[in-house]
Amino acid sequence: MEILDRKYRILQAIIDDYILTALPVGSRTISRKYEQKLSSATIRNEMSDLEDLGYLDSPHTSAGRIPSNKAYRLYVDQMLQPIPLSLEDVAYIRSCFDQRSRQIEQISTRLARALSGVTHYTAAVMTRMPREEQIFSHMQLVPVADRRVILILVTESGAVTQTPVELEAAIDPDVLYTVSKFLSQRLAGCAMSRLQQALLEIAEGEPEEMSKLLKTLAAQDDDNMDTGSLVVGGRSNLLSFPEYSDVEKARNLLSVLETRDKLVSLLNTHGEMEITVRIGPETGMEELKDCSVVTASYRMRDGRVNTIGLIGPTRMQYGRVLSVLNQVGRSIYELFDSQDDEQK
Amino acid sequence: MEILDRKYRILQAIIDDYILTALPVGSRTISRKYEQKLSSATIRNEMSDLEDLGYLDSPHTSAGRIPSNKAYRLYVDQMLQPIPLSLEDVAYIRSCFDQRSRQIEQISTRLARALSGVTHYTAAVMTRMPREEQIFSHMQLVPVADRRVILILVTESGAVTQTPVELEAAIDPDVLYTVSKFLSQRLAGCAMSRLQQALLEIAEGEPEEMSKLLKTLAAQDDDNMDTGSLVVGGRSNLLSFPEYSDVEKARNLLSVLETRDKLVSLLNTHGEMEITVRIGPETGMEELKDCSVVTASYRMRDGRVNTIGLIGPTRMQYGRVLSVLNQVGRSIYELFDSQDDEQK
DNA sequence: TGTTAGCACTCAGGTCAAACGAGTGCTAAC
DNA sequence: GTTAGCACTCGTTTGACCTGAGTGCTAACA
Repeated sequence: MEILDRKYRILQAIIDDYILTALPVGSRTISRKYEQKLSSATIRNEMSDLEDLGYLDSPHTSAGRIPSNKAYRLYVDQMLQPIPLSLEDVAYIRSCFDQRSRQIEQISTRLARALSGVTHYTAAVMTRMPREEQIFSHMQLVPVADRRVILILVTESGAVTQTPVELEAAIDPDVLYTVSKFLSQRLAGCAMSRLQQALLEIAEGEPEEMSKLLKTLAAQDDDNMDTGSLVVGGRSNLLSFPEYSDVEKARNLLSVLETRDKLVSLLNTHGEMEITVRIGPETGMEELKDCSVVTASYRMRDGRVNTIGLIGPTRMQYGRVLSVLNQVGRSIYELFDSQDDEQK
Repeated sequence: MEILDRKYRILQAIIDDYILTALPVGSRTISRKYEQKLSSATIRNEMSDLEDLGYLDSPHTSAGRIPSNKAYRLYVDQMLQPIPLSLEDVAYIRSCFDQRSRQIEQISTRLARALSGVTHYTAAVMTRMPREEQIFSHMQLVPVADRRVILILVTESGAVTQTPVELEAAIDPDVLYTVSKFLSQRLAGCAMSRLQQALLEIAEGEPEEMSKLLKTLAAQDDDNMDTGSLVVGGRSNLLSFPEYSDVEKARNLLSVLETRDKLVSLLNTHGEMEITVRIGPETGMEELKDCSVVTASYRMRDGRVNTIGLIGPTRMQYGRVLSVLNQVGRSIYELFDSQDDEQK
């Protein structure tokens, strides 16, 4: 048991050192820097055991050891200790939410920049509005040109979307306003996912002209609500890591970061709200086999779900990254509180 | 005079070859591949002259010559011959405008992807709406929550913007509609850049409550109109060029592509509508000293200005890039034509 | 039985010199 | 004006060698 504990400590020391230096760790390094009571020979024996157990790999005979993915898994699950952030870092993260920036895009962009700046990894920030959970509050049709109008939808939680719509015939602005009022009343409380169907049902009992308009509207509003925004920051950070000094590797990785679909699938961690760490192959993407991805989701006041992904080498500073993401969570709730104050 | 012509041909051959291979070009290569009538010794003499004239550099004594920036300038200004695009490429570019995609963001994203795919360089697509040239058509205030409304502005050319506004007191929706109608009438034909002032002027003669509302509106609408969208595609393409096999260089370049301000200033070519080529130092940015940037602007039907930038190594395939940008222009005008048809 | 010192062995990386070859510049002949 | 020839330059490749960090094993020690 005592030995087990020592093995743990040694493994942890190796991982810590490797995360810092990216260089294979030798027994002497550990004996000098971390376990001064033990000789390098003893460490060597332990390291040999750890290799047998699958926690360490050796790149070649005389090059020290590097942690395996299994080791990182253990590290993340059991060895992690919170790393306090500097005041500057906390302030930087807070500042993303500070100004009452109305545009989500703006928050996302700033957040992506701040997170990549603070962690030196690449940050992806995705915002989406799961329409299943949204409830219709009201709508308005705004005339633009002869036959063009804009359909504004407002949900109970206060989210707004606009969709341009092409009508079959020109309609007087006053009529549009009346129709808007009528529909707002009829549809109030309807789930956004049922909106289309509800519109068609209303269309049934209405005169020809009105029915046509409603059908046009129903046809339009399709999947406009849950295509959210996706912003990536700090791509160039990846190139500073020695693991990507091979340009070909870097190129592969970068091209993943340019493929929206791949990024989205990476950030979609099946609705869990907790922080998720995926190490190497656990990401499920060949191109990311020596990357780790840490994702976290936050539900915003207005029903939006913000998902953040931090992408770096497998020897990521997991402790620090987790602290950063926790700080983001804290800042978001602070934001809510301050909004409450504002309302009073 | 005949010699001048020959020098030109040789210089052109050198540039062509270097663009293709990225390797210093030797006299024998030219004599074999391009000017079979002339011996390598003759070419050597000419090359020596060209170096004296500043058109060629030699990395070291025995390594062939590479074109100088001055040579590229001459190449772009005088030697360029149009390179026909493959049918696939043309189709790919056309497809960006094909579907009647309402969202500008979508067009930009697709365009950036298509251009970087076709050219293998990095493409930046910026869309902005120069408010000086826009004329107000009408507006509407849409209620969202108690004291929150959305201000919708429509210009004569059909562009639409929405700005969330926080009111000082709740206002009945019907009143909002009346106010919208009133303001639309009063402001019709007003230049967007004068809008704020015009609102304040109207506020003068109005009763307290109305005046307050107008002032709130005037305060809001500030510079929301000309912050356009900016999309970049094909960053990873850059890493395939041998000139960026040095990771440090690549990192510098990438980080420019992540700095919105720098990109914007790169794409802002002072309102010229023509295609602009900037070679190396001409970009005015140290980080881009061995890159070239080709920009082109297109005015869209609704007053938007689309600016496209293609960024690659100085030994860019200028001919091809220009053909691609011309094709983009053609496709945009096709789009307008088809919209006209649709209207009939 | 666990720990340690000692030693032979391994292997990537660095250094150095030699050979190579692509390319130039110059000269003399055509 | 053009060309063949030749000496010269200089970065690159190749291979031999050395170095040093690190391991594994064994024998002695507590």
